[in-house]
Amino acid sequence: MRSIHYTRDALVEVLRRHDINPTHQRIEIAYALFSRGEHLSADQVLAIVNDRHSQTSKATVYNTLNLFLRKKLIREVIVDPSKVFYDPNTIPHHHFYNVDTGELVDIDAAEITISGLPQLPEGIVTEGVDVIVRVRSKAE
Amino acid sequence: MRSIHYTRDALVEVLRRHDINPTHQRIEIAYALFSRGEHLSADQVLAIVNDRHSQTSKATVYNTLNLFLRKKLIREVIVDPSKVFYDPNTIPHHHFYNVDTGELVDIDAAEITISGLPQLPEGIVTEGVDVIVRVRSKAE
DNA sequence: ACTGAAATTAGACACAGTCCAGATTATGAA
DNA sequence: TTCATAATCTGGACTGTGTCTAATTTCAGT
Repeated sequence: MRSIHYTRDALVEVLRRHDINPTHQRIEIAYALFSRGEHLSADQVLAIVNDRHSQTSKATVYNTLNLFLRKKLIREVIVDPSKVFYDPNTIPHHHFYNVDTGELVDIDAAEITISGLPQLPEGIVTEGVDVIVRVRSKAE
Repeated sequence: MRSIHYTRDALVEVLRRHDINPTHQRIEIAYALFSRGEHLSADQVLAIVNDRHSQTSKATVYNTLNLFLRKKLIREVIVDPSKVFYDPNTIPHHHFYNVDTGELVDIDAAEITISGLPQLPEGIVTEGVDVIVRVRSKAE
Protein backbone atom coordinates (compact mmCIF):
# COMPACT_ATOMS: atom_id res chain seq x y z
CA MET A 1 0.00 0.00 0.00
CA ARG A 2 2.72 2.43 0.99
CA SER A 3 6.28 1.58 1.85
CA ILE A 4 7.56 4.82 3.31
CA HIS A 5 9.48 4.09 6.50
CA TYR A 6 8.19 6.27 9.27
CA THR A 7 10.64 6.69 12.09
CA ARG A 8 9.23 7.86 15.36
CA ASP A 9 11.37 11.00 15.02
CA ALA A 10 9.77 11.76 11.68
CA LEU A 11 6.34 11.33 13.23
CA VAL A 12 7.19 13.78 15.99
CA GLU A 13 7.71 16.34 13.27
CA VAL A 14 4.46 15.42 11.57
CA LEU A 15 2.59 15.80 14.84
CA ARG A 16 4.20 19.18 15.51
CA ARG A 17 3.31 20.41 12.05
CA HIS A 18 -0.29 19.50 12.82
CA ASP A 19 -0.17 21.41 16.05
CA ILE A 20 -0.25 18.31 18.23
CA ASN A 21 1.91 18.00 21.30
CA PRO A 22 3.88 14.80 20.62
CA THR A 23 3.55 12.70 23.74
CA HIS A 24 4.69 9.08 24.04
CA GLN A 25 1.21 7.68 23.56
CA ARG A 26 0.43 9.91 20.62
CA ILE A 27 3.65 8.92 18.89
CA GLU A 28 2.90 5.23 19.38
CA ILE A 29 -0.64 5.63 18.08
CA ALA A 30 0.58 7.59 15.07
CA TYR A 31 3.24 4.96 14.49
CA ALA A 32 0.67 2.17 14.55
CA LEU A 33 -1.33 3.90 11.84
CA PHE A 34 1.38 5.37 9.63
CA SER A 35 3.92 2.56 9.69
CA ARG A 36 1.27 0.18 8.36
CA GLY A 37 -0.63 2.60 6.18
CA GLU A 38 -3.73 0.54 6.83
CA HIS A 39 -7.27 1.24 7.89
CA LEU A 40 -7.52 0.38 11.57
CA SER A 41 -10.34 0.40 14.08
CA ALA A 42 -9.83 1.94 17.52
CA ASP A 43 -9.81 -1.57 18.85
CA GLN A 44 -7.00 -2.63 16.58
CA VAL A 45 -4.98 0.47 17.40
CA LEU A 46 -5.36 -0.30 21.10
CA ALA A 47 -4.17 -3.86 20.58
CA ILE A 48 -1.20 -2.87 18.42
CA VAL A 49 -0.04 -0.12 20.73
CA ASN A 50 -0.24 -2.28 23.82
CA ASP A 51 1.61 -5.11 22.15
CA ARG A 52 4.86 -3.20 22.33
CA HIS A 53 6.29 -0.70 24.80
CA SER A 54 4.12 1.32 27.13
CA GLN A 55 0.58 0.58 28.18
CA THR A 56 -1.94 2.93 26.69
CA SER A 57 -5.49 3.15 27.95
CA LYS A 58 -8.62 2.82 25.88
CA ALA A 59 -9.61 6.39 26.75
CA THR A 60 -6.33 7.73 25.44
CA VAL A 61 -6.64 5.82 22.20
CA TYR A 62 -10.11 7.26 21.60
CA ASN A 63 -9.08 10.75 22.71
CA THR A 64 -6.04 10.65 20.48
CA LEU A 65 -7.80 9.34 17.41
CA ASN A 66 -10.39 12.08 17.76
CA LEU A 67 -7.65 14.64 18.23
CA PHE A 68 -5.88 13.40 15.09
CA LEU A 69 -9.19 13.66 13.26
CA ARG A 70 -9.81 17.23 14.41
CA LYS A 71 -6.30 18.19 13.38
CA LYS A 72 -6.82 16.46 10.05
CA LEU A 73 -3.88 14.13 10.49
CA ILE A 74 -6.08 11.15 9.70
CA ARG A 75 -9.57 10.53 8.28
CA GLU A 76 -12.41 8.36 9.43
CA VAL A 77 -14.04 5.82 7.16
CA ILE A 78 -17.64 4.96 7.94
CA VAL A 79 -18.60 1.78 6.12
CA ASP A 80 -19.24 -0.76 8.81
CA PRO A 81 -22.27 -0.07 10.98
CA SER A 82 -20.52 -1.41 14.05
CA LYS A 83 -17.20 0.43 14.06
CA VAL A 84 -15.27 3.33 12.58
CA PHE A 85 -12.03 2.83 10.67
CA TYR A 86 -9.23 5.36 10.85
CA ASP A 87 -7.27 6.07 7.72
CA PRO A 88 -3.76 7.55 7.75
CA ASN A 89 -4.10 8.42 4.08
CA THR A 90 -5.43 11.97 3.79
CA ILE A 91 -4.82 12.28 0.07
CA PRO A 92 -8.31 12.50 -1.51
CA HIS A 93 -9.45 8.98 -2.21
CA HIS A 94 -12.40 6.64 -2.04
CA HIS A 95 -12.93 3.03 -1.03
CA PHE A 96 -13.82 -0.44 -2.09
CA TYR A 97 -15.45 -2.23 0.80
CA ASN A 98 -15.82 -5.99 0.65
CA VAL A 99 -19.00 -6.69 2.58
CA ASP A 100 -18.04 -10.35 3.06
CA THR A 101 -14.46 -10.03 4.22
CA GLY A 102 -14.49 -6.50 5.66
CA GLU A 103 -11.52 -5.69 3.42
CA LEU A 104 -11.13 -1.99 2.67
CA VAL A 105 -9.11 -0.88 -0.37
CA ASP A 106 -8.28 2.64 -1.54
CA ILE A 107 -9.33 4.15 -4.85
CA ASP A 108 -7.31 7.18 -5.87
CA ALA A 109 -9.68 10.14 -6.21
CA ALA A 110 -7.66 11.41 -9.16
CA GLU A 111 -8.75 8.38 -11.19
CA ILE A 112 -12.45 9.01 -10.90
CA THR A 113 -14.79 11.82 -11.84
CA ILE A 114 -18.17 12.60 -10.39
CA SER A 115 -20.38 14.95 -12.37
CA GLY A 116 -23.91 16.23 -12.00
CA LEU A 117 -23.96 16.83 -8.27
CA PRO A 118 -26.79 19.24 -7.46
CA GLN A 119 -26.04 22.79 -6.36
CA LEU A 120 -25.85 23.27 -2.62
CA PRO A 121 -28.29 25.63 -0.90
CA GLU A 122 -26.92 28.97 0.28
CA GLY A 123 -24.97 28.75 3.51
CA ILE A 124 -24.09 25.10 3.04
CA VAL A 125 -20.51 24.07 2.37
CA THR A 126 -19.14 20.76 1.19
CA GLU A 127 -16.97 19.04 3.73
CA GLY A 128 -16.03 16.10 1.53
CA VAL A 129 -17.36 13.52 -0.89
CA ASP A 130 -17.10 9.85 0.00
CA VAL A 131 -17.59 7.18 -2.61
CA ILE A 132 -17.94 3.67 -1.28
CA VAL A 133 -18.10 0.81 -3.73
CA ARG A 134 -19.56 -2.13 -1.86
CA VAL A 135 -18.39 -5.40 -3.34
CA ARG A 136 -18.72 -9.05 -2.48
CA SER A 137 -16.99 -12.28 -3.42
CA LYS A 138 -19.36 -13.34 -6.23
CA ALA A 139 -21.97 -16.10 -5.74
CA GLU A 140 -25.24 -15.60 -3.89
CA MET B 1 -40.09 13.93 -0.44
CA ARG B 2 -42.79 11.58 -1.66
CA SER B 3 -46.52 12.03 -1.28
CA ILE B 4 -47.86 8.61 -2.22
CA HIS B 5 -50.45 7.54 0.30
CA TYR B 6 -49.67 4.08 1.54
CA THR B 7 -52.61 2.30 3.03
CA ARG B 8 -51.87 -0.63 5.25
CA ASP B 9 -53.63 -2.85 2.75
CA ALA B 10 -51.32 -1.70 0.00
CA LEU B 11 -48.36 -2.43 2.23
CA VAL B 12 -49.58 -5.96 2.85
CA GLU B 13 -49.31 -6.48 -0.88
CA VAL B 14 -45.86 -4.96 -1.00
CA LEU B 15 -44.72 -7.26 1.80
CA ARG B 16 -46.17 -10.31 0.05
CA ARG B 17 -44.46 -9.39 -3.19
CA HIS B 18 -41.20 -9.31 -1.28
CA ASP B 19 -41.86 -12.71 0.19
CA ILE B 20 -42.50 -11.42 3.68
CA ASN B 21 -45.30 -12.78 5.82
CA PRO B 22 -47.32 -9.66 6.69
CA THR B 23 -47.81 -9.74 10.45
CA HIS B 24 -49.24 -6.86 12.48
CA GLN B 25 -45.86 -5.68 13.64
CA ARG B 26 -44.30 -5.88 10.20
CA ILE B 27 -47.13 -3.87 8.70
CA GLU B 28 -46.77 -1.16 11.33
CA ILE B 29 -43.02 -0.97 10.85
CA ALA B 30 -43.41 -0.81 7.08
CA TYR B 31 -46.06 1.87 7.53
CA ALA B 32 -43.78 3.95 9.75
CA LEU B 33 -41.12 3.96 7.05
CA PHE B 34 -43.18 4.20 3.86
CA SER B 35 -45.86 6.63 4.96
CA ARG B 36 -43.17 9.16 5.83
CA GLY B 37 -40.68 8.29 3.16
CA GLU B 38 -37.94 9.41 5.52
CA HIS B 39 -34.67 8.00 6.72
CA LEU B 40 -35.28 6.60 10.19
CA SER B 41 -33.07 4.96 12.78
CA ALA B 42 -34.19 1.77 14.51
CA ASP B 43 -34.75 3.90 17.56
CA GLN B 44 -37.09 6.24 15.74
CA VAL B 45 -39.01 3.36 14.19
CA LEU B 46 -39.50 1.86 17.64
CA ALA B 47 -40.79 5.17 19.00
CA ILE B 48 -43.16 5.77 16.09
CA VAL B 49 -44.59 2.27 16.11
CA ASN B 50 -45.20 2.29 19.83
CA ASP B 51 -46.85 5.67 19.70
CA ARG B 52 -49.91 4.23 18.04
CA HIS B 53 -51.63 0.84 18.22
CA SER B 54 -49.89 -2.27 19.44
CA GLN B 55 -46.75 -2.51 21.46
CA THR B 56 -43.78 -3.76 19.52
CA SER B 57 -40.60 -4.87 21.17
CA LYS B 58 -37.12 -3.61 20.39
CA ALA B 59 -36.09 -7.11 19.29
CA THR B 60 -38.91 -7.26 16.76
CA VAL B 61 -38.04 -3.87 15.33
CA TYR B 62 -34.44 -4.93 14.78
CA ASN B 63 -35.41 -8.36 13.46
CA THR B 64 -37.91 -6.82 11.09
CA LEU B 65 -35.64 -4.10 9.79
CA ASN B 66 -32.99 -6.72 9.07
CA LEU B 67 -35.59 -8.90 7.38
CA PHE B 68 -36.70 -5.98 5.22
CA LEU B 69 -33.08 -5.36 4.35
CA ARG B 70 -32.47 -8.97 3.35
CA LYS B 71 -35.59 -8.96 1.22
CA LYS B 72 -34.48 -5.68 -0.32
CA LEU B 73 -37.60 -3.82 0.71
CA ILE B 74 -35.49 -1.07 2.26
CA ARG B 75 -31.85 0.02 2.24
CA GLU B 76 -29.47 0.96 5.00
CA VAL B 77 -27.58 4.22 5.00
CA ILE B 78 -24.31 4.24 6.89
CA VAL B 79 -23.19 7.81 7.47
CA ASP B 80 -23.36 8.32 11.19
CA PRO B 81 -20.82 6.32 13.18
CA SER B 82 -23.30 5.83 16.00
CA LYS B 83 -26.38 4.49 14.24
CA VAL B 84 -27.74 3.09 11.01
CA PHE B 85 -30.51 4.79 9.08
CA TYR B 86 -33.10 2.80 7.15
CA ASP B 87 -34.28 4.14 3.84
CA PRO B 88 -37.60 3.15 2.26
CA ASN B 89 -36.41 4.51 -1.08
CA THR B 90 -34.80 1.69 -3.05
CA ILE B 91 -34.55 3.61 -6.30
CA PRO B 92 -30.80 4.13 -6.91
CA HIS B 93 -29.81 7.34 -5.22
CA HIS B 94 -27.15 8.95 -3.09
CA HIS B 95 -27.09 11.29 -0.11
CA PHE B 96 -26.23 14.66 1.24
CA TYR B 97 -25.41 14.36 4.89
CA ASN B 98 -25.28 17.48 7.02
CA VAL B 99 -22.65 16.74 9.64
CA ASP B 100 -23.94 19.50 11.90
CA THR B 101 -27.65 18.81 11.86
CA GLY B 102 -27.71 15.11 10.98
CA GLU B 103 -30.04 15.93 8.10
CA LEU B 104 -30.00 13.38 5.29
CA VAL B 105 -31.23 14.36 1.81
CA ASP B 106 -31.54 12.21 -1.30
CA ILE B 107 -29.68 12.80 -4.55
CA ASP B 108 -31.22 11.06 -7.53
CA ALA B 109 -28.64 8.68 -8.98
CA ALA B 110 -29.88 9.47 -12.48
CA GLU B 111 -28.59 13.02 -12.11
CA ILE B 112 -25.00 12.11 -11.45
CA THR B 113 -22.32 10.20 -13.30
CA ILE B 114 -19.29 8.49 -11.84
CA SER B 115 -16.56 7.56 -14.28
CA GLY B 116 -13.11 6.06 -13.96
CA LEU B 117 -13.83 3.42 -11.34
CA PRO B 118 -11.07 0.78 -11.47
CA GLN B 119 -11.77 -2.69 -12.81
CA LEU B 120 -12.75 -5.22 -10.16
CA PRO B 121 -10.58 -8.30 -9.62
CA GLU B 122 -11.90 -11.61 -10.91
CA GLY B 123 -14.54 -13.13 -8.66
CA ILE B 124 -15.55 -9.82 -7.13
CA VAL B 125 -18.96 -8.35 -7.85
CA THR B 126 -20.29 -4.87 -7.18
CA GLU B 127 -23.07 -4.79 -4.65
CA GLY B 128 -23.71 -1.06 -4.90
CA VAL B 129 -22.09 2.33 -5.04
CA ASP B 130 -22.77 4.84 -2.29
CA VAL B 131 -21.93 8.48 -2.71
CA ILE B 132 -22.12 10.57 0.42
CA VAL B 133 -21.62 14.30 0.16
CA ARG B 134 -20.82 15.50 3.63
CA VAL B 135 -21.85 19.10 4.11
CA ARG B 136 -21.97 21.57 6.95
CA SER B 137 -23.67 24.86 7.69
CA LYS B 138 -20.84 27.17 6.58
CA ALA B 139 -18.58 28.99 9.08
CA GLU B 140 -15.62 27.34 10.88
C1' DA C 1 12.58 21.33 43.10
C1' DC C 2 7.81 23.72 42.71
C1' DT C 3 3.59 24.90 40.46
C1' DG C 4 -0.05 24.89 37.20
C1' DA C 5 -1.58 23.15 32.91
C1' DA C 6 -1.88 19.34 29.91
C1' DA C 7 -2.30 14.58 29.35
C1' DT C 8 -3.32 10.00 30.85
C1' DT C 9 -5.76 6.60 33.45
C1' DA C 10 -9.23 3.06 35.36
C1' DG C 11 -13.43 2.22 35.60
C1' DA C 12 -18.20 3.55 35.43
C1' DC C 13 -21.39 4.67 32.15
C1' DA C 14 -24.50 5.24 27.78
C1' DC C 15 -26.42 3.29 24.04
C1' DA C 16 -26.99 0.49 19.59
C1' DG C 17 -27.72 -3.85 18.46
C1' DT C 18 -27.89 -9.12 19.38
C1' DC C 19 -29.25 -13.25 21.63
C1' DC C 20 -32.06 -16.46 24.03
C1' DA C 21 -35.57 -19.10 26.11
C1' DG C 22 -40.26 -18.76 26.97
C1' DA C 23 -44.92 -16.97 25.55
C1' DT C 24 -48.05 -15.88 21.87
C1' DT C 25 -50.13 -16.28 17.46
C1' DA C 26 -51.18 -18.27 13.10
C1' DT C 27 -51.92 -22.40 10.17
C1' DG C 28 -53.96 -26.40 8.85
C1' DA C 29 -55.21 -31.29 9.36
C1' DA C 30 -58.58 -34.18 11.44
C1' DT D 1 -63.80 -26.96 16.91
C1' DT D 2 -59.54 -28.95 18.63
C1' DC D 3 -55.11 -30.07 18.59
C1' DA D 4 -50.30 -30.01 16.90
C1' DT D 5 -46.85 -27.56 14.81
C1' DA D 6 -44.32 -23.84 13.00
C1' DA D 7 -43.59 -19.02 12.83
C1' DT D 8 -43.34 -14.95 15.25
C1' DC D 9 -42.89 -11.98 19.10
C1' DT D 10 -41.28 -10.78 23.66
C1' DG D 11 -38.58 -9.08 27.94
C1' DG D 12 -34.51 -8.98 29.56
C1' DA D 13 -29.80 -10.23 29.73
C1' DC D 14 -25.86 -9.54 27.21
C1' DT D 15 -21.98 -7.64 23.98
C1' DG D 16 -19.20 -4.23 22.00
C1' DT D 17 -18.12 0.56 20.75
C1' DG D 18 -17.38 4.73 22.35
C1' DT D 19 -17.82 8.58 26.14
C1' DC D 20 -17.32 10.63 30.64
C1' DT D 21 -15.33 11.67 35.06
C1' DA D 22 -12.54 12.27 38.88
C1' DA D 23 -8.12 11.23 40.32
C1' DT D 24 -3.28 10.69 39.11
C1' DT D 25 0.80 11.43 36.34
C1' DT D 26 3.70 14.07 33.30
C1' DC D 27 5.73 18.06 31.69
C1' DA D 28 7.21 22.94 30.82
C1' DG D 29 8.59 27.08 32.79
C1' DT D 30 10.22 29.35 36.68
